[in-house]
Formats: sequence, C-alpha cells, structure tokens
Amino acid sequence: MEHVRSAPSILHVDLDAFYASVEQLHKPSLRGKPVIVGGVGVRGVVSTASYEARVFGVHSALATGIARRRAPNAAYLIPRFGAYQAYSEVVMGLMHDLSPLVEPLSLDEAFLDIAHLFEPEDVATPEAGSRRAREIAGELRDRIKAATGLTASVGAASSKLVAKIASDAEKPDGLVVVRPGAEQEWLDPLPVRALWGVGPATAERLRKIGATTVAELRTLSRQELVAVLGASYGASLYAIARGMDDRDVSPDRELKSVSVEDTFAEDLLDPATVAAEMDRLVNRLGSRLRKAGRSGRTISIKVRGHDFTTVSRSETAVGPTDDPVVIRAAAHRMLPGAVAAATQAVPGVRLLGVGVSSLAEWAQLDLFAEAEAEAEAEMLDEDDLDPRLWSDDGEGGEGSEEGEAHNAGDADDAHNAGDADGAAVAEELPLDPAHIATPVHTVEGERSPRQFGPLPPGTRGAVESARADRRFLPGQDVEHDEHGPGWVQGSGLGRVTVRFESPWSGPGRIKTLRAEDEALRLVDSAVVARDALERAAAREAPS
DNA sequence: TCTGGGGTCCTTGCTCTT
DNA sequence: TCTGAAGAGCAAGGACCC
Repeated sequence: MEHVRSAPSILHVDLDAFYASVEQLHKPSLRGKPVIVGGVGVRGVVSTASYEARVFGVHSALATGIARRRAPNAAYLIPRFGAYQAYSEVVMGLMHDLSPLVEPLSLDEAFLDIAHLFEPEDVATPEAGSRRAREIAGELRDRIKAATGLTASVGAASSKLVAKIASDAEKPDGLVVVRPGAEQEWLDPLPVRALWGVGPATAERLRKIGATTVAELRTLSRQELVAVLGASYGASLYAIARGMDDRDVSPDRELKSVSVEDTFAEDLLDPATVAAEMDRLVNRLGSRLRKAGRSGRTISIKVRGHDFTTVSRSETAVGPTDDPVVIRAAAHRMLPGAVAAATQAVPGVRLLGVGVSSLAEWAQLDLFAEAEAEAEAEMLDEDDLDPRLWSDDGEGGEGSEEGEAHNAGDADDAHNAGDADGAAVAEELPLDPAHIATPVHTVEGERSPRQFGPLPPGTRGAVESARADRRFLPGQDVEHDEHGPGWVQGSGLGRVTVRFESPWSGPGRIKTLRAEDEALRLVDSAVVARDALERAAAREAPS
C-alpha cells in the first residue's frame, strides 16, 4: 500500500442533497417532505432528490416523468441557482478560512488540504493523525451547519481518491476518517462502482472479467486491465484499486471549454427553426464567453436526433474568437451535415448545442477571418430558410409540420414549451380561459456564473420561455404587497398558487391568485438567499 | 412520457509534417 | 527524388462526473 501522506490531511466536503436541502430551508412547509429539484418539463430529469424522496426510488438523472410516477406527492421544483450559488459561496468561504488550498469540484463539493494544521505530534502515529483530522472536519461541519443550516458529509484521508469515497460512505451528515495505512483494507470490500471514474460501462466490462469489488479488481494484472480498458485508463485503474493517488489539491483549475445546449420539448423538424435555435445558442455562448473574458479556437456543435443518436462536428481556426458572427458562421457550415447524420434513421432534432474549446484569455483579432465569416453569415441569412439546403443528398428537407410551439415568431420561446405545471403539492386549479397568464416582472439572476458544477436540468429553456410567456414556475420566489414573501407552488391558466412563507418564518398558507395580479412579482432567488444567510449570521453573532 | 446541461478526459483514426 | 516511420494536431465519439 502506497500513500504519500502520513496523515489524513485531505478533506472532501460534500453538502447533502444540496439543492433539495436549500429548498427545504427556504420553504418551511417542505421540511421533512419529499422534494425533487430538476427539470419540470416533459423531457426533464431529476437533478437532486431530498432523502425523503429517495425512499421512493427517485434519484438524480432519473426522468422526471418516471419520478412523478414513483413519488406523485413530492414537491417538484425548478432549480434556483442564484440561491445555491449564495450558499455555496458561504460554505467555500468557511473552507478558505481553514486553508488556502481549496479545490471546488462543483457548487456543493470541494477538496481541502489541511496538512498545515497538523503539529508534529499529530503525525507521530496514524491514530493521532486521524484524531486531529476528525477534530478539524467536525469543527468545519459545525460551522457550515451554524452559518447555513446545511449538513455536510466529510471524508478525510491521505489521498483525494480515498477522501472522496469516504465522504460518500456515511451520507447524509457523515464524517469518515480513513486511518493512514488502512486505506486498502477500507477500499477492498467496496464495489468497483464506488471508484472515481468507474461508471456503468466500465463496471460492466470489469464484471465480465470477474471484478465486481475493489478486492477482485486488485487480483487483475496491469496488462489485463490495459487490454480491456486501454493503456491510460487501464493503468490508472490499476493504481486506483491500490489506493495509489498522489494528486495535490489544486485551487486554480483552468476552464477548458465553454458550451451551451438545449433539449426541446418537441423535436424540431423544420430546418429554419433548427437554424434559428442554433443562432440563439450562439448568442448565449457569445455572451458567456465575453462575461468570462475567454475565447476559443475550436468551435463544436452537437445535434441529437429523436432516437438519441448524437453527432458532433468541430472546426479549429488559426486564432481564438468569442465573436458570435464567427462562431455562427462555423456552426452553420457544420450544421446541415450534423443534422443529416443525427436524423438519418428518424427525423426530428431533439437537442442542439454549441461550444468552444482550446481556450485563450483573449480574442485574437483576425480581421480576415472575420470578414470572411461575416460574408458567409450574410449569405446564410438569405439561404437558411431553404429546406433544400438541409439534405445531404439534395432531396430536400425533413418536412415541416413542426412549429406549433414556435408560433410567437420568437425563437426564444420555442422550446420546452411543455408542462410548466406545478409542484404536486399544489391543488388542482380550475382552468379559466378568461384568465390567460399575463405579465409579471422578469426575474433576474437565476442563472449563476458557472465556472464549475451541474447546470439546470432540462430547465433553462423552460425558465426562459416562462419568463417570455410571463408564466410562473414551481419553486420561484415571489413577493406580494399584501401577503408578503412566498413561493410558487403551482400555476394554471391565468392563476398562480403561492405559499406565503419565507426561510425565516414558520410553514405558511396557500393562496391562489390571478397571474396578472399587479401586487405579485417575482423575486431574485439570490436576494432571498443572501437575506436568509444574513439573518442566520446575525443569530450566530451574539453567542 | 426515458434519458438535462455543463464540463473533463480518453481513444481511435486520419492527415500533415519532418 | 521517393518512401516510410514517427509524432503532432485534429475530428469524432464515448464514458464519466455533478
């Protein structure tokens, strides 16, 4: 057994059911109840399920449709990234108080190097080291709980690999310290799936050669693993199975690529709509790149067909760009071929994506390429409405019945137009055609600046289209002049059901209001979260 | 009513350059 | 001048993570 450190001085901190836990904190009536955060649309998937919901067999990445069948009485909420970001910043801040070496993996997870907090006597024996690690980790957990109300599971070990697995071992609210020297003994009984990087495909291949546990994996030679998994992965799995991992905690990991994608509530069949959606994505990507101050040389697009056939195409330019005109021209050069390949068997585009990689920190001014791209973009403006361009064999188009969802003439509204209906805890609302949903204020700041971590599951499109349609989505924060703060429990035509309660109140009452009620407005979830966190800090301060 | 969105890393096959 | 080997760079796809 090899291990570089003599003390368990790497912590892996993981907030339990993070999104769902923040929702339960903010919505007192949901505490202790099954809560599912994710895409609420027809093609949504679960992002996070509270532990109460997991009892029903609901877990992340499960299709929301299946989740609704398994847990019909759970609350289904869209993610409020502004709020999660605010909580994440507080937790990351507490970790930085402890160590300058914090490596965030996502909003709710980070590695922490605490070696500098060990005195010589703490590393004299494995037992003393373990005691000290437990002490530090315990204190951090207490601080997180006091500052945010959230529970964190922490693993402490002599390597990142083992610390990560340890934090998962006693979730939720767990603290597992793996004594230096005992790593192998601790890893051996675990299923291979517990190892970082072993997913369903690898687990199946390993099963076929007789390894379902780490101990069994360790009986395989490096050559056998290389033969089955390839040189790089085979060798690294050979090392991982032996707990060999000397990676440092690295606080500044560089961003390698930026991309955006959307899955549509209904497949796109009309080439003009596909082109328009691609333009919309390119604009989104451009603004993300500019905000991040990055540009990239390689432009990639992704097309997923109705049958899930996924095709990607990429082009690498001489210099980096963040210019939507340049990106758009490249995307449109690749799009017809990619669409043809993805829809060969079954027509219909289910998902479109565009991204850049080979990032640089600035955009090289390439006037020549830009002029060329602009000229091409102009041509596309005229051409991309012609369905004949969309068939590789020139037979023309995949049909054009599609587009009912695209009636508004604004591509932004076109996707995920499906079911935005509410949390299952809401009462059934009578449909009243006289009360068509109308304008409420736009919500700002729902989208976090994402340097890392998961993104809104099948929801971004739904949120955007809801904003444009002035509809309410379950989970959104609202404020009413008369009734005060609350959140959307569900909505029907022209009506919205709100539960009036706040993170600092007791469980509140439900009221059904008219959607056009002037006194009702959406509130930025980040503001609500910061308010809740400040109140928690104020409560802590005197003691 | 099955399967989101943003990432990273790896493998394979191909082309180009030296 | 031709040819082959090796390596770099690119393109496409797959697996995995949260």
